[in-house]
Amino acid sequence: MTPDLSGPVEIVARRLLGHRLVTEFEDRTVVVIDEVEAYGGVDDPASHAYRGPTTRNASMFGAAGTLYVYRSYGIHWCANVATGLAGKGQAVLIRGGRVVEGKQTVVRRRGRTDHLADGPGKLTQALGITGDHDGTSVFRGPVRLAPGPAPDPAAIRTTPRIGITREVDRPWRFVVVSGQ
DNA sequence: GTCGCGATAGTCT
DNA sequence: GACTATCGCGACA
Repeated sequence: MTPDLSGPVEIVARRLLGHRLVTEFEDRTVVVIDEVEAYGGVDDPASHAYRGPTTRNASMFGAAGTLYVYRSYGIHWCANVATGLAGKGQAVLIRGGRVVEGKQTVVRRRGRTDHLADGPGKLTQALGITGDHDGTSVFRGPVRLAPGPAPDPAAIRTTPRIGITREVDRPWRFVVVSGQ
């Protein structure tokens, strides 16, 4: 079973909620995705792909399922999954999730026992994702995307994207408000 | 719980 | 030379 990454990027983003992101480096670590954002191509001023392909964003223009990892604020890594047709530059930013396997390993990587993966930089650290994994396939590579139970649609909130300065009103952030 | 702020370095103008 | 698709901490409440 492979994830379905076809269709408009904002639809794919919402669909990825409940999917799992898996790495198996020192230990198997698994996160259930509960926060994502959609980024478009040359028609989305907030997207890294807006000005066309560059060395950094090349993976965004890859085939659906290509992992795009970039450094944020010079410090953190952020992970995206390219969607749609190659050349479009569309991708879904994986912003957050909850750890369901390998928690002990994640705690060691994060250096703390709370807030393990509730942010894009924290999530990559939790799973051990770095720029080395940029351009790999989430179907066959070291960082895997696997389908999981879809969340209750009533628990999904749609909001504007976080931390951007352009196109700030486009409602392309999707969050699962689980439990609380 | 919220708010403000500094760190930090690659990428692009 | 400016600008980030962020985080953790400390100060308050």
